[in-house]
Amino acid sequence: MPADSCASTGIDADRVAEIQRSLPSDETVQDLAQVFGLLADPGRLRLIAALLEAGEMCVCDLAETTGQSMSAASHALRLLRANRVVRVRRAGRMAYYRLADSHVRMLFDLAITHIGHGEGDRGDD
Amino acid sequence: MPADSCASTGIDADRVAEIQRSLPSDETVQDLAQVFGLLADPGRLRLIAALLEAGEMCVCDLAETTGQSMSAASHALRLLRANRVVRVRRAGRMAYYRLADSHVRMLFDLAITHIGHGEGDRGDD
DNA sequence: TCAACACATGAATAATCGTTCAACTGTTGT
DNA sequence: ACAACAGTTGAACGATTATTCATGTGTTGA
Repeated sequence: MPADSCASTGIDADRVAEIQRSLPSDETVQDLAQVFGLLADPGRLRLIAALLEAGEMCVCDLAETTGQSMSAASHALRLLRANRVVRVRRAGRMAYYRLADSHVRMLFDLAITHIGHGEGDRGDD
Repeated sequence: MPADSCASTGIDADRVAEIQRSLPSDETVQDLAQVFGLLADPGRLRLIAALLEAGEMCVCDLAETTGQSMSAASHALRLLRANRVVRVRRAGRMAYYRLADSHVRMLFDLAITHIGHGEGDRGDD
């Protein structure tokens, strides 16, 4: 349940309303969350990274490369497929996956280059 | 458990090993997943969007603006704080949050501009 | 000193997500 | 027709995650 604006403070209602208006729509926020969610898993990230490098690979090799079971890889690819991040090409009993032309590709690249790795200290907690 | 390379296919072991070498390290993949995970929630996305617009806001107004309880907002901000996405400035009993200078800001902007909203059809499933 | 306030937090519950297992589809070669 | 294979899938289980509730901390003003 949404809280009321701060009772005694002066800095509230108008500003809140103004900023609220500038926020992306519910639908946009949902979509963003979903896209980011796709990238929030190591297994899926590795699949994407592998495809980024390889161009095209079959499920079995993808599984091996990314260190997961074929079942896990298949489930992951299914998700990525449903969200148009990857595309399949079927040939006989093989299924070759490649990255679809999508923003995810860019997000991944941007993230990986910008996390140069200034790691090591934490804010608090 | 990792699967063996495809038994009969010729396109396996060498290529797999080569691409495996080009994959980001385990640690990098973990970090990436975590950052994307932070952005994979509507509540947190709205907080970030609000701060992107407002520059600085107190928790109460943030909660109101983003449509969540103060407790939920506080928990979310705590997470973002721990991951150096936001920073606090305390003044009396108020806590003013702002975005920390981080890649998340860029990821958000890039994602929001590149999901122009060519939505409407799904791959399969 | 007391009460209202802004915020933080731990614990519990509910919801979501990933992994595995077992079974199933369709293909290839014998 | 049969067996081995590449891949898919559903259901079940375990783990992670979000949300709520109740309480706690420190601050302000009467």
